[in-house]
Amino acid sequence: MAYRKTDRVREQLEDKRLRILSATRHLVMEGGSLDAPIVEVARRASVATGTVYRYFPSKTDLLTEVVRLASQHELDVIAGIAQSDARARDRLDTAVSTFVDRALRGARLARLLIVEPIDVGISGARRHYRRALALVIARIVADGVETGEFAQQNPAAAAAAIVGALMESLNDALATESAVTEEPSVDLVDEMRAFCLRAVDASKTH
Amino acid sequence: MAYRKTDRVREQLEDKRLRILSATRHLVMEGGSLDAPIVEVARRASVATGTVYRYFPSKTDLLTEVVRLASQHELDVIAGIAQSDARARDRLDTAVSTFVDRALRGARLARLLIVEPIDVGISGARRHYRRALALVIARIVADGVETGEFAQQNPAAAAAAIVGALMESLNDALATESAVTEEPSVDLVDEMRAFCLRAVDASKTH
Amino acid sequence: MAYRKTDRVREQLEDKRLRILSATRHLVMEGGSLDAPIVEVARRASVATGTVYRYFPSKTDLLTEVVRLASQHELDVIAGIAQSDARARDRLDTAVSTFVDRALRGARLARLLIVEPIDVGISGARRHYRRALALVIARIVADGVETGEFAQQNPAAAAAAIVGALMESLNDALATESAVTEEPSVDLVDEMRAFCLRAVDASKTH
Amino acid sequence: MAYRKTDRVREQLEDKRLRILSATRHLVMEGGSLDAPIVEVARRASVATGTVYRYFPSKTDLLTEVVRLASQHELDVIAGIAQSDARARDRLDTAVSTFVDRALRGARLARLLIVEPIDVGISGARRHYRRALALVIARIVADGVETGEFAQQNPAAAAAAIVGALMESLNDALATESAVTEEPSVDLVDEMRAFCLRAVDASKTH
DNA sequence: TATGAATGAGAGTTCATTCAT
DNA sequence: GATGAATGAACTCTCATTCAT
Repeated sequence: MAYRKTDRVREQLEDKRLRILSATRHLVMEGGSLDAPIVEVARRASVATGTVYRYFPSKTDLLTEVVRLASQHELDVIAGIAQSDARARDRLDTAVSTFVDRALRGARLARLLIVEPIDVGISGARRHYRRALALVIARIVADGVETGEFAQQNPAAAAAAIVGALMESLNDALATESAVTEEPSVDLVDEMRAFCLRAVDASKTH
Repeated sequence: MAYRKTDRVREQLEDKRLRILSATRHLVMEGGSLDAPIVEVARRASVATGTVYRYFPSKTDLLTEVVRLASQHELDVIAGIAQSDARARDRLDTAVSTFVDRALRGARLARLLIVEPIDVGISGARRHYRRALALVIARIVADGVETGEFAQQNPAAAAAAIVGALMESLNDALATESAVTEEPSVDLVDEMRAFCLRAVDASKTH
Repeated sequence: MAYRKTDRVREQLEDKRLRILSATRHLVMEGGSLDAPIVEVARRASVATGTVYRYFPSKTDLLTEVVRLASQHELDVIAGIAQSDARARDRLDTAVSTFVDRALRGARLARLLIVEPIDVGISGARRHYRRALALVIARIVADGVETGEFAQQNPAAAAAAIVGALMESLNDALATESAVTEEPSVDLVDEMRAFCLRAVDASKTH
Repeated sequence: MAYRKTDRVREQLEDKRLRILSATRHLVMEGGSLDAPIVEVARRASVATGTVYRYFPSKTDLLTEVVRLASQHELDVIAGIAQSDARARDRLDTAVSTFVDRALRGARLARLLIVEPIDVGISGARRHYRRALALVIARIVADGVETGEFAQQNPAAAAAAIVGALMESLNDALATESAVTEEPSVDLVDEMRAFCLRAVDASKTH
């Protein structure tokens, strides 16, 4: 009996936490900026304003967590690709096309992570995401350099540049509201693939 | 007499406008965020708060103009390089190294345009800057593709990716406060030059 | 014309400042504690909440000023007595009886300065008042010791004790709401006069 | 069996009540103000917040009880002195020096009862303490007046004044943080003894 | 009886914008 | 055209108290 009660309580707590996160995410997407009044977050999540502060020490922490969660999923996907046994060239190819494709499909959420204006306190979370992404890419580049598939280069620098290239391209594509509804552009995906492969000089494997 | 007075009035007007812009730019640089209280802007510019609204319809417009002006200067420099008679490869090389070098040297201002968190209303101005920069780069890429120096590619897409790559690399470099005071990193400049030249496949000219 | 306008503006400003102070004083007296919501202060003073902050940097500053103004007046009266040419014994006698008498007559205001619970930020202002009062009394005591009217003693310590004795006696007298409306007690005044004169051993002058 | 259980329950209850009071006292001393968040009190006492409300109807009641208990102890000591068989003069002398000395030694707790800013609801408890102290002193003064050791005077009024004198002197002494750590000032004790003895005109016994 | 998560009113403060002078 | 005092809605965050479990 007792543990059931505990379980139920735990579920409700988790539920509330999730509802707050969800409400924030939706508000942020609607509002078009990585910000939302706590009072409105609470209203949407059907909790009192004080309750929000039981789960998140401050507004900044709440928004940071929203960014973190959204980022982590994308990151996991790309990291999975990076760890495969394939050749570096193919891994980079797949990683880039997957990332761009997913961003274009889940446009509104991607916007949060990539494009939208951002509050000072949260910018760290976004930077962290970009760096984590760059780290994954850098692994692939380093492998490629080692196997001779890619040209000699600083993998960390190249990875950062690739991330930037992807983000900026998506930035353009996502900036128009139309992008949210329409089909992703095949051209953009292909252009990015080719750009990134050339940038690391993947031609060496021919 | 009359026109003189008119002229003087016009000068004073222009003077006030410039003082407001200058005050804003300084405040923004000091504050480290693309924002500044209008009351403080007015105080620094030695005008009344209401006067700020005679020259700029809203705070957002004022900040947008600050970004626009700061961007335009950088843009002019790069555009000058793009319009020279040199080969596309050399122009791209010079443009990239100049841009990165200038950003690293004028770190605090570059930060405004590239790195810092940004208010919703102003993000458009920054995006405009990036696009204008991409347009200039696209011209070089298009020339290179035409002359056969570069691989076949969509110049607009490549240019956007290059701009993103530059921004992200600078982002990392400028994120640390040290960057503001220290000498620019030669390594970063060289890495970026090599990355961008590879990305357009400038090897064809060898 | 211009100076008239300036004058009128200045008058209105002063007026508003006074209205804010007055509203605060009344709220504090009604509320029975040295505190008042800024929103309510503003409402009573017929100004916007933000306007209060134009005149006082913070709520604490506002309340401190209320205490300071109320204190200063009482202080001036006692200081005037202390500076007269009379013998120390007579000056102390007059100072004590005047202070107690005034406090009992202006009971509600005296309460602010002496009795009522107090916020942390404002307690400094009250302490300052008590110390200033003690300084004035100490002057009299020192004179009396010098002329041999009073016993040898530390004037500062004696003055602090006298101030405490007065405050505590008033505390009792003012603590009951009845005191606010009724006539001041002649007995209390006389008791305090006698107590204080004995305490400095004014008997020496006989 | 049954009564044992009842006893144990009663002990636990009492234990909880004491733990809550103790936790509050410690928090108050640490915090330096006669206030403490109920949530924190509960945490320190290892009970739930709701439990605090089983033992004390409100926060004010809890804090009042803390003040009452702390006061009572001091009061008992002074009352013990007042009830001795010694002459009034000696009892007053001992009472005053004991009170001041104890306050200076147990500075942090004394501060609570004498000096610190106070919430509206609790001020009654402090006033009660002062009055009880005055009552004890008044007994001594009345005795002294009766035996002719002291001058004719209203014992209640004199006692209140003495309490005020003591409090104010301590107020000054305790207001500085240094007082908490340093040795008590012998001078202050002596000055207060002399002041109070003069004030009741204890010279008559010579 | 004990729990402690939830409540929600209320706090002080800021600042873009307006408009009477 | 210039002034700058005034506006007041909006913000985040706190915490005494309640009550379902």
